[in-house]
Amino acid sequence: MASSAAIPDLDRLRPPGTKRSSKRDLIVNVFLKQEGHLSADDLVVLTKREDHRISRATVYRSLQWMEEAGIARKVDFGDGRFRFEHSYRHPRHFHLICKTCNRSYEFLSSDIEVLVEEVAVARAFTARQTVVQIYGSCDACTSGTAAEDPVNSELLFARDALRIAIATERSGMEFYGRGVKLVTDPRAREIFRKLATEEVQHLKTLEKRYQELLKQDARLESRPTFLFFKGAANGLFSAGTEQLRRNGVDDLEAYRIGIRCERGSHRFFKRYGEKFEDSEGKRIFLEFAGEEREHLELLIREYRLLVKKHRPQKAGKSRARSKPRRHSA
Amino acid sequence: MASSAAIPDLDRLRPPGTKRSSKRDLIVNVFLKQEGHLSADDLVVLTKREDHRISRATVYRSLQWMEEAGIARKVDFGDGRFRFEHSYRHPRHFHLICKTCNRSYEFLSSDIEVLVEEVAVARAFTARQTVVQIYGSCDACTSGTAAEDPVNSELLFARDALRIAIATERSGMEFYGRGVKLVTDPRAREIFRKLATEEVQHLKTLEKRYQELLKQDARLESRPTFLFFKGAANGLFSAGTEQLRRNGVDDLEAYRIGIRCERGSHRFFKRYGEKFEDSEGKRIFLEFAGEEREHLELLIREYRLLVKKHRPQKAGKSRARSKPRRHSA
DNA sequence: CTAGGTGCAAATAATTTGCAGAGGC
DNA sequence: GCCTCTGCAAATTATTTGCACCTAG
Repeated sequence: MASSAAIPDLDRLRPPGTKRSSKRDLIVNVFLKQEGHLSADDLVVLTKREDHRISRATVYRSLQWMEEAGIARKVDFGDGRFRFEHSYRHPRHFHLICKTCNRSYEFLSSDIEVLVEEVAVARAFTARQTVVQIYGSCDACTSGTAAEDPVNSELLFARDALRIAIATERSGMEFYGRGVKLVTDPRAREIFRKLATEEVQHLKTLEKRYQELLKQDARLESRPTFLFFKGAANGLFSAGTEQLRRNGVDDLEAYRIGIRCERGSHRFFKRYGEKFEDSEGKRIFLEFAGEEREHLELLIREYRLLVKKHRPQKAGKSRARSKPRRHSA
Repeated sequence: MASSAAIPDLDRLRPPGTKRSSKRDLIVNVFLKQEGHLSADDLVVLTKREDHRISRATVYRSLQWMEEAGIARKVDFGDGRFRFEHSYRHPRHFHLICKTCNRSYEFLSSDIEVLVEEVAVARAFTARQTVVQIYGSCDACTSGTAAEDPVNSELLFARDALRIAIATERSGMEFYGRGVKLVTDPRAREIFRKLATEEVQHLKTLEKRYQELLKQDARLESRPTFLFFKGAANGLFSAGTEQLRRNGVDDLEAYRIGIRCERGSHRFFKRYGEKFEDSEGKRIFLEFAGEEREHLELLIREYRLLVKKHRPQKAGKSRARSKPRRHSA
């Protein structure tokens, strides 16, 4: 199962001051043809199969080179030797490591990343890299069923990014749809209507894209979650819609809720989009972040206008809070 | 800074079929006198200082023995050699690892543990152990200030357990206090009053205990958070109190909110309490879990009585939900 | 032509092991 | 006395390095 058998712009990745060589090319290709996490020795064996005159030292040296080039990532599963996994077009992730069959599975959790960041801040620690490894026994080993062969995490990431984007779009649609019925100011109603129809448009585009993604690998749809993000699972606007449902939400409050939702989703998509290497998932996130930002700006503009209209005496930015903030312990 | 210089019941821990030996006793004592994470070589050096005739192999063998005995825990910081940390009366934890000074710092996050469990469930993975390591640069190295010497994590854990318990007690007090004013049924009012005064009593006990803990190590109060648990940071009843504040809460609903809070805190304290080795923190958690359970049972009993009183026609357990449940994606 | 790249064998580094003697129960 | 513990030296494992030769740019 070749995952990303060839790298189109490999020359671009070549670390400065290094030359090309047929041996290393072979080793790199053998590595790229594999999936999952190989030890240096695995790679030696695989390479020797193609050309037995390649020495162990060269494989080690090529592995270092690939790390520098951003093709390979060194991971430590605590068994006394390092493994290497693809890092080109392969999202950062965490690991589930089965001690029975020694297979490892990848996942990513934005929720965990957020908490890790909070811990780092609380401890005044500048985090550069986080390792999360769950050791235990995998489904296949526990239940005795056959293990599914792995699907490229890059695709799974794109799938989950799209699912989140779609859920957000859907909840956004619902939010603005409800907003239209709720707000009283005619201009505000117009704005909400505009945003609602925009969400419908986006939703269609995203769903088409999702269908196209599925064509790349039919197994994609049935695989378990790769990207865990509770907050976005139901769409980032569902909390907002919930708030609209409550009584006593006036136009300004509706705007504020919208602003909060758009800001939250803009931040989420931007932040995660930026973290990743070039990938479909990254593109989805960043495009989405852009859209949310536009909405956000529009909402803020309109909110300010409406504030002025209601109390033209005060031009300053007096921010009204809907709820008092809580302090963390 | 001896952390737990001697282990009272070391004989109890001795793995079966092993004999006592003066050499190993010495190595174990040297290990226990240290704080933090030592490499095998560190321990060799330290041991040779006491008795230079002790060989490297014996130190390695003793380290294995200590692991089996539950005195030492092997940790891998990815630099090609294992470290060992105390595991007797030392809570499981995660690590912040400074790549500049090679010091490491401990923390625990129930929040992260919960998420990790959710990931494991979603992937049908049976988790046995979780490693969370944040690599980067510590406060001392980044800001150039002197590093504080480490405080025993067992004590920090107890401190944070107590702080959480106190916060929960406080919020519980507030909850029942508000409940007394709110409920209309005389018996319900009596129950809420009883619980409110109980919380006040517990609070006093806990605060005394907290003061006693501080006496053990004066630096304890000023150290940063060891145990991160957002949900409990403001007390597990604060969400409930918030709900009481809203209009339209009748007696039954007040009971239901109370039940939800008590159940949540019971679960939290029980679950975390059970996970730990014998320790002050564990005891605090388990005692607390017991108290919450009693309250929980009382509330459930009273709730059922009140339900019967209101609609005596239906005796079955018709569970009313205050809100529809959300589905996760 | 010159700075990499490569193979081989030797070096390193952390940890383990075989073996013969010492010591606990 | 038997079984475990210990020291020493040798073995093991993963990885790196020195050096002479090869090859790309």
